[in-house]
Order: sequence, then structure tokens, then C-alpha cells
Amino acid sequence: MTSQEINPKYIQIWETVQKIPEGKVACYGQIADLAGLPGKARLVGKALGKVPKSGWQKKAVPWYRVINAQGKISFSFDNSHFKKQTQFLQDEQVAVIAGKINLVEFQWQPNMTELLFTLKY
DNA sequence: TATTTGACTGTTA
DNA sequence: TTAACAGCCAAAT
Repeated sequence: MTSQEINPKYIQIWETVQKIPEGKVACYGQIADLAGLPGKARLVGKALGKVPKSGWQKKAVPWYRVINAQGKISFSFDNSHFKKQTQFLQDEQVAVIAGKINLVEFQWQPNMTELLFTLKY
């Protein structure tokens, strides 16, 4: 066993992704930010692609809740991952239209809780 | 060691 | 709204 070691940054990213609540999504930059790695959105994508098949349960890291800043899924339409991600999201009541998601409604906003209380209902 | 490559992002046209 | 570009940075080659 030589380089089976996992980059600590990846662990950090995975743990952050785990915090995304069901029915919500987050963008790569947001995850990078929350993981303490500002400006490293691309690293997030790379980290998600390196989630070990074993050791980390698949469902433990909801990669499908991570999309790009444009509110779109970062996969080609013909990519099997694209369909899979779309379905997982829709199963969680997240509306996915043509690979796009309404961020205003579905983006996870950790600090929004307090803000919501300032709004009248 | 240098170059290429991404599950990205913000700006500009 | 979409498309092209440049900036970005760690990992792979």
C-alpha cells in the first residue's frame, strides 16, 4: 500500500456536502467556502469524483445535491450521471427542468434561518 | 519539473 | 439567455 491515503481536503469537502439538507442543493463554490477552501470550487468537483466506493457509503456523500453556480447540473445530457443526479433530486422534491434548478428556491442557505424570521409571513 | 486537465466561476458580448 | 474567455488551483501525466 503506497498512496492509498486520502487527501484531508477531500474529507473536509465530503463532510461539508453531507450537511446539505434533503431537498436542497448547493453550488461548488459554496461548498468550497463552507469547507474552508474558498476559491477552490474545482477541487470540490474533483473531490466528489474521488469518493471511495468503499469506506464511504455512497449515500453518505450526497454528491447529487451539488450543482454549479448557474444552477445547472455539470454533466452532459447524455451522461448517465446526469440522469442519475436528476432523478435523485426529483425524488427529493427538487424541481429539475432541462438540467436547471431554481436556486432562489432550492439553494441551501445555512444563514437563511435567521433571515426567514425577519420576514413576515 | 513542465504541461495538461478538470463534476468551476465571474465577466463580457 | 446562451456562448466564449480568462482566471483559478490541485491532481494527473
